[in-house]
Amino acid sequence: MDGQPAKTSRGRLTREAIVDAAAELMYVNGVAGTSVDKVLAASGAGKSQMYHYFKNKDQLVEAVIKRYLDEILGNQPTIFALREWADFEQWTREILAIQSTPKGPIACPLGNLTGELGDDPKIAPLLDNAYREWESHLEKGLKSLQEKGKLADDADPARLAQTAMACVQGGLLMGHLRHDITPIADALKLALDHLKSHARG
Amino acid sequence: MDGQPAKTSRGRLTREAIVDAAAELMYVNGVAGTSVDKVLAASGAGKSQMYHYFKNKDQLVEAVIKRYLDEILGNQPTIFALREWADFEQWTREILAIQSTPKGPIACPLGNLTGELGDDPKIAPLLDNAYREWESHLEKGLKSLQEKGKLADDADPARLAQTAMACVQGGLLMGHLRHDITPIADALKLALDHLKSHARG
DNA sequence: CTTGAGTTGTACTGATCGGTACAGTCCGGC
DNA sequence: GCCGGACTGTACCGATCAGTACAACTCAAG
Repeated sequence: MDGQPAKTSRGRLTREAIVDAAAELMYVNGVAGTSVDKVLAASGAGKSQMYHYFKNKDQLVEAVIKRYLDEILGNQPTIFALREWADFEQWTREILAIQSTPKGPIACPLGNLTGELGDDPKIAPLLDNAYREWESHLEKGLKSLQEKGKLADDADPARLAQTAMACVQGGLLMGHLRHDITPIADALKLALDHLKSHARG
Repeated sequence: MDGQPAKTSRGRLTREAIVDAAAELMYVNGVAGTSVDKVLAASGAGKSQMYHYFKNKDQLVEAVIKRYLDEILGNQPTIFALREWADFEQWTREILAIQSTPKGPIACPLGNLTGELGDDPKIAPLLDNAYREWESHLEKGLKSLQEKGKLADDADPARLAQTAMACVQGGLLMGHLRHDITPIADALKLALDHLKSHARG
């Protein structure tokens, strides 16, 4: 009967608390390892609230993925304004800074779900779209460089962005597992060097 | 009371069937998404058999990880005999060949589990060790090149191997999600070029 | 003050979860 | 043949799973 909305500020708060708790738990324990009951216990909400705002667990996962993407892009402000090569360097510095917390590299929440849900026909497309939006900002920056003649004409911005994303994801995966920033730093440098290897002018 | 062994050929067959089914199911649905009951249904074994050979589900996961590593290395025969730069090229070709199945890129089973279990204190070290063994072969090959003067003296084989692994994992993650070999091919080329950028002689 | 949509608490369902109990069967060595 | 350890089938346990039913509460608008 119910599904998405949240029509009062009180309801919005509840919905947020549920998504918050779910995002945190699913990041640590995975989706299948995070029961609805645990989410509700952690958020202080009741079951009727959860199923008032979400049709089922999958729809909660969907909201969690959106939340992850917002967090990620929010932590990389420069990605929205990539105009020069120096901006790309700044972007990699931002990622490195987020990962240099005392708790050790915190991985990519999207990447964390991808291994588990990469074959789920309902969720995989949502993850793919999230990555594509992420990459689209890199692609846009590369295109603007291309227009200015600072990137080779025969370079493919979408493909370069995809390769950079693969590097970043791999670095985050290994860095998180090993509680070591080195793989992330090296992967970011490699990704950046690869982009810059197509520079012109 | 029970745990590891398998003392008759009949028992070994049963144990193998359980691990087989678990490996397949956990690859597709993740660990938490794969119940012991499903594994037993798929393998045709009974619950008493499972708990005869494995103390609990975690120990089954451990066996599955070992199985994954064996599969992976078995599909990359050249990794055991990396003596020249051409061998590294051959190695990347082997990975690409495995991923070029009609079913589309099949991801890395270890990588698939890492996102889900990267924070599990019991399982994460096992995954880390598996990656380390994988990398150790690359490292060994790089060291032999270094001894021959074909790799810069100041290059760090372990770190280069780690970076290459990050690239490969990222490429497989994105390639699998997108059912596209391109991210894998590009990431492999990038990893290889990075290694070769430290070549000498 | 009343109304009604939005929101919430509590209790419940049937299915499934990981794990155990225990009696039985298989089969090589004596 | 018959003994004993390896193996197997079946039934069961309490806990937890995702999801539902339904009555009660909150609170702004009229």
